[in-house]
Amino acid sequence: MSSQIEHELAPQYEPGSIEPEIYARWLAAGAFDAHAGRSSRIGGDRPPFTIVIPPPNVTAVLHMGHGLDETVQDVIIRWRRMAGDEALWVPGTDHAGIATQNVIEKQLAVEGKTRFDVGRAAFISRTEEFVRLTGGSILEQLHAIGASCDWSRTAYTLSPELSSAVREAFVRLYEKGLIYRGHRVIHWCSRCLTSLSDEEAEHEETTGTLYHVRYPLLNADGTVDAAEGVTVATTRPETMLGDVAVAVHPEDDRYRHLVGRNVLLPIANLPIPVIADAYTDPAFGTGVVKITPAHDPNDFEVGMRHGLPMPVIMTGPGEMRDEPDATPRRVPTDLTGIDRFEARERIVASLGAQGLLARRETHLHAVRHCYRCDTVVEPRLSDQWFVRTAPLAAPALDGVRRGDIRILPERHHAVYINWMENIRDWNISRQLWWGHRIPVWYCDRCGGEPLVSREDVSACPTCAGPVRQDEDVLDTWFSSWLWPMSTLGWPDTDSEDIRAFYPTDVLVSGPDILFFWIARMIMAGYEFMGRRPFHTVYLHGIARDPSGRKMSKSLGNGIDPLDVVRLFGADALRYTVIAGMGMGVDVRLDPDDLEKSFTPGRNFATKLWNIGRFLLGSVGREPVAPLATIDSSRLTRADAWILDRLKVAFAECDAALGAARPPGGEESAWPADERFAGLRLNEYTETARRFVWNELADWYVESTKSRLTPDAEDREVARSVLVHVFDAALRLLHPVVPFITESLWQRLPVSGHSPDAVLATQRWPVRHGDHAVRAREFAVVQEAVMAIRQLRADYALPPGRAVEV
RNA sequence: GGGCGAAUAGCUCAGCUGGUUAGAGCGCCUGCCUUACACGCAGGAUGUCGGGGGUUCGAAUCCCUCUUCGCCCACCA
Repeated sequence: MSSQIEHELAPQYEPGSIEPEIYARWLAAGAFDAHAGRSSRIGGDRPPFTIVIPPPNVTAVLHMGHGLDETVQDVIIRWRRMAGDEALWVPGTDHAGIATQNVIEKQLAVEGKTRFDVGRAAFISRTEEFVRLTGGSILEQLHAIGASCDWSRTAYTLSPELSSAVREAFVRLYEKGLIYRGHRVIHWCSRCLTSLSDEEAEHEETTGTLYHVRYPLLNADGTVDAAEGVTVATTRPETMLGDVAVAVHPEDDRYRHLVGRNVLLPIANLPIPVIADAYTDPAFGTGVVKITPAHDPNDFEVGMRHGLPMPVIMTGPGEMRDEPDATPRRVPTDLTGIDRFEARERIVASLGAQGLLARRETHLHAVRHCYRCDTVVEPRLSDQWFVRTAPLAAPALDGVRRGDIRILPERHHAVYINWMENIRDWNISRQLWWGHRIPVWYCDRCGGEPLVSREDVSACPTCAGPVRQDEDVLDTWFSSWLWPMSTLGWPDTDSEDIRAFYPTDVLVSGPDILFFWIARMIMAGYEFMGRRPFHTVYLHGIARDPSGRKMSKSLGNGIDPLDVVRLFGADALRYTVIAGMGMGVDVRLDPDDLEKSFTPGRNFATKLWNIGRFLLGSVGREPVAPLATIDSSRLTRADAWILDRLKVAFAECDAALGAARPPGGEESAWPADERFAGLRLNEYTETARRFVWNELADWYVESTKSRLTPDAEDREVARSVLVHVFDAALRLLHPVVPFITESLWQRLPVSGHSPDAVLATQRWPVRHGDHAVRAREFAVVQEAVMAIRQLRADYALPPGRAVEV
């Protein structure tokens, strides 16, 4: 008897020795390989189901954010794979323009150099080398958490293929008039030395100072009118060197008489006019605004309306300086070359000394910062490339509004709509070196229109003279917005993959890149493919520490998923985050107490392992008879009950997961009742847990023990039911805890498995006969048992002692 | 300034379209090393579902309002 319960399974789940082996087995079995030919879109017999990974930065190191994001995707893709879809999960990385360039620049800084010291070509090859050596290691790390990506399709935004997609997109938009060169005020990072898009310049509440500065009135002869003047309020006094006017509201009686006269711009000592413009709010401050067209987007508009000059008085790195050909000169010698913040102090001091500083007050306002280096962004007039977004936004807006694309959880739907309705043109040029060079060439000899080309241009087609390529590179997001198409072969719309797998299905991400990436992918999908890129956007929560702070490298409160895998296994990590995360809700984990944080997953993994250990030991190695061959009259009440519970569990799991795609077919929108339903992964997981633990283990296994002894009468029936139910349970749980389920499933005593069969590609459980009636009989037994247990506990009877009932 | 979300057991959270004694995990209490599992088993305690008002036969669930947190967006100098 004891030999029967002997087994080779360790008493505790040992992930370290099991998981790598299982992962290798999946790879060897080709379990994650998607085959275009099997897609029903091109004649196959399986509905395709595709997820593209949000490509991590190529230099990234795995953190909990990835752990969470990738686990969600893996659960979904494994579910669909088992449901019989041709499931494809496309992996890849993003070259991450600014982020990666910053990494290399930091390396150079250690050597006391800047990128300008080494030069563009050397800088790029150095970066490429760095990426070659370290890039993609994050994808390797994903193996450890069980990610079932099709690695043969690994993509990279800077690969030759995706680079040509980027050029194609640029040229097409240019030819349609949707990309243009714009001269306007953009956000400028004086540390990264590049322009930024609106999204990349993040607002940050800051307590600053509002300075009230007096600009004396000038008489017609240029002398100062001692009696009068105007006072302007500014938070950035240093920009006054670029002032070309002061504006008052046209209907403001206080200042009406001053319009047309000049005031004296202090420090620069220049006369500037008083103009009337409705932009001015008479109620704010003094009702007088200084106009600095080159360093403020609103002032730029005013400047355009009034035909004012637009002097730039600050350099790229943020030092005060006139442009070389500037007339008149505005930056005094003693301020030239001085950093903008230092200049601010000096100007304020000087104004104070001259009695021109009327007042200073603390002022709470939102200052934009560079999203990559947190430097205060400077509005700056420059020439940049822009995407005209309004025409792209229209279909993207309509698509989401009508349910062509649903956004989960529901509350993000409105956020998307609001953003898309107020979208502004997208600055796509960056003054960086790492990225896709803008495919535009200029001929300085004949100076004609810029040449925008898919192919490199080596000579001017008009005058055969030399050409030079635009120095700038494209915003990193200009390549990632094509990701669902470019990874499948676009612009070749005849490619097998794009026909088989586009549109993709679910896009999983954190809400932080809804605008950066998701909204733009939607625009690109409709623009370039004429169809949605996916039908579902699933936005999950983010990882926070116990005090609610977002986990981040800089705060040092992050968790390395690989530590968790090492300690408790990938399944414990996966179970914990999936079970503990309501849709769109942040998950709290304690980096200082991993054991506590991952207890739910660890406990569940161990429990499942032990159920398997007991079950495999008791049923033995002899293959069981398939349940279908057992006459239903031989089933006990307990058998009927567990089969009924299994059926209910399937139904509840299916309901929680919902429809995998819009039910109306390829081009259909989501019907209202399914619009915001489905993908409730935590409910699915909880249902599966309850079934396996509270029903299968606590009741069925316990009540079946006596039937499993070697000489028990209906041992064969019990073995069949047990193996059948456990097999189904392993399938049900596999998407969440793939390693343990695979490991146990491999050992099930069933005949007919091919030697290389893996659970990962088995079918999601199918429904069975109706056992509800007899199941109710067992429920009566349960009631009785629970009543007895309660009595035992109440009277403190030891479990060993028999009780007469 | 605009928009959104959250407030449910000691902690972290589920409670979908209002309807039997409000749930889970962790923690806590009692008893169990019952040879699958003490990372476990059995039993148990703990909630005027943020405050106030309303709709309804009936509300944690719908409406209004207040309070406290949090998030997103934003060209008021």
